[in-house]
Parts: sequence; C-alpha cells; structure tokens
Amino acid sequence: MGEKGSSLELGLGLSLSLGCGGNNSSNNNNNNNNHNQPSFKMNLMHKPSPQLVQNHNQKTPWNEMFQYPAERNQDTRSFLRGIDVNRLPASSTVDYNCEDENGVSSPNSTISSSISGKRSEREANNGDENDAERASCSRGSDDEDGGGGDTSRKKLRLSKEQSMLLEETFKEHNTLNPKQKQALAKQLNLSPRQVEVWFQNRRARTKLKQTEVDCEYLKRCCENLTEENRRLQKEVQELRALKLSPQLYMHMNPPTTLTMCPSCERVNVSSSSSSSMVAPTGPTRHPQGPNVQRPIPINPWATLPIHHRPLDAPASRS
DNA sequence: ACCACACCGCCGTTTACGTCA
DNA sequence: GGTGACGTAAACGGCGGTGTG
Repeated sequence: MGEKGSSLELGLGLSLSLGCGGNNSSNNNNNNNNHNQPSFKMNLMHKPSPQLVQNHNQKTPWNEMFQYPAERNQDTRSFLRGIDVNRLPASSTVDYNCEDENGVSSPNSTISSSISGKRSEREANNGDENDAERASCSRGSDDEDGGGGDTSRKKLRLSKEQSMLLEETFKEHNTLNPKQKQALAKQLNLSPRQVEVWFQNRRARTKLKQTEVDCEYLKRCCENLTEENRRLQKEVQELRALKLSPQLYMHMNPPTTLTMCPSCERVNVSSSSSSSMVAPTGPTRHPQGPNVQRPIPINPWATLPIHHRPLDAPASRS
C-alpha cells in the first residue's frame, strides 16, 4: 500500500516524517512486524523514546508495550460476567504455527481460495452454508438467535478466552496466513473472517496507540527545541548588547563562544575574560581556555560548517 | 509489456453492545 | 427500572498494492 504516514514540520526547520511503513510489498507474512513503524528522519539531541527504539528491533510483543485499559476492562467485564458465548471446542490444540515461517500458501491453493480473501468470503457469506457457519461459529450463544433468517448482524463481544488466545497469537505474528487463520478460527470456534477482522482491528489499535506515543514524543522534542531556541536567542541578544557597549564589554565575563579550529574543523567551547574571545583572526590552536565557564549542550548545528551556524554571522555585520 | 484477476492489508465508517450518569 | 449519551469492539465497503497467468 502507499505510504500513508503523517509528517510533521516543526517550526525550527525540522522536518519529521512519521511514515508508518505500511509496505505490504512482498512481506505479507511475518516479516511485516516492521509494518506501521514510524521512520524518524530526524537527528535530535534527545534520545528517542524507548518504544521507538524498541520497535525498530521488533522482537517487541506489542501487547506488552501497550496495555489497553479498555481491553482489560472488556476482558474483565466479560470474565466477571462469566458468560462464554463462544464455547471453545473440546479439541482446541491446533498447531496453527506448523506452517513454515515464510508460510505463503499458494494463492491458488484450496485453502487460500476457499477461506481467505474477503471478497470471496463476503460473497460467500450470503450463501446458506456460510449463514449457518456464522450462526454457529460467531455466536454459539445461549440465548436463541432465533431462526436463521435474521439479517441484522449480531455483534457480541469475544469471550475472555478468545481474546486471550487472539492476543497471544498477535504477539507472535501480527498477521496470519490463511492456514494460521483457519486453524485459529477453528480453535476459537470463530469464522476465519472474524479472526481476520479481529487482527485487522488489532493492528489498527496498535497503530493508533503508536501514533499517540509518537506524537507525545514529538511534542516533547518540540518543546525542548523551543526552549533551546529561546536560550540561544537570548544569548545572541546579550552578545549584541555587549558589542554595542565596548567599555562594559571589556569588563564583563563574556558568554560562551563557539569557535572552530580551521585545521581539524572541531567546534570548541571557550570563553575568556579578556578580549581574546573576539573571533580569532588566525588559526587558533584548539583554544581550550583554562576558564571554560559552561558547556554548551550539543546542538543540531554544532557540526555544521561554521558559516552555517547562526551565531557566526557577525563577520558580515558592522 | 500489458491486462485481468485474486488476494491481502489498511482506512474510514457503520453498527451493535456495554457502561454510566 | 427505563433511558439517552458515550466509548469501544466488531464488522463492512472501498481502495491500492502485489503476484500470477
């Protein structure tokens, strides 16, 4: 599918891309744990959130990262009610993991063409056979569902056991191949379509949660950069004020000065109480003054060429 | 190379259910 | 106890991407 990520332009010239890499190209199966992972194109001075770091490694059990209160509540509710509307089959040990990990079943395989694919399923759902399947599978409800003729879709919550097993499976793979889907559906006494829908909705919830986390992180980045920007502007003002009053300037402790060694192109943080802080005219050999007052936090442009840095413009000024 | 088809995942939306005031 | 608002999970339809014949 197309890249449908969200991008964010921060006011400080940052361009952040939250592309949720929905590349379902050729990795329809278990490789797509990388799906929906934001690709940050930014180099900030702050550590990325642990979640982001973790996601790139993607051994991450998503459900451990995000515990949904709503889901827990639902499970709790369902559990407390003690109503299991979907009685698990007696023989519920189906090895839905037995397929090879690359497990792309042939598109023309019987299973694939009969049980997967929402079009065929949806069309087939109109048929009598699948009505029966849905009636029996989706709800083995204790209250009578009436005759089969009810066209309104019944939506009852999944039982705690069903949700748990689905979650467990989702931890292992956030997508299912047809065989896995079929086996899981059988195990849960649900229709494959229901399993498919559950996984789809679950992926959507995961993505939504991740987006919220990312937004929170970006908000913090923005706040930090704003603060940094404010601080630097204040420093610029101080420098300008000092330049306008040379007498005062001579007797004051100067603010920190950034200089770059022309030979090694390293940025040094230095300050001095004498006029030596004036931009060096010659090649200064690592002017690491003895009285460095305060370190400047590494900032995004510290490694830029010196003429690109905003504080190095005064050469053109009078 | 192009087309048609099947399949799949994602997205936005609808619908039914459960909870709470 | 009945009811409406609200949140949320389940389900749907559509769209785009990919693979295959």
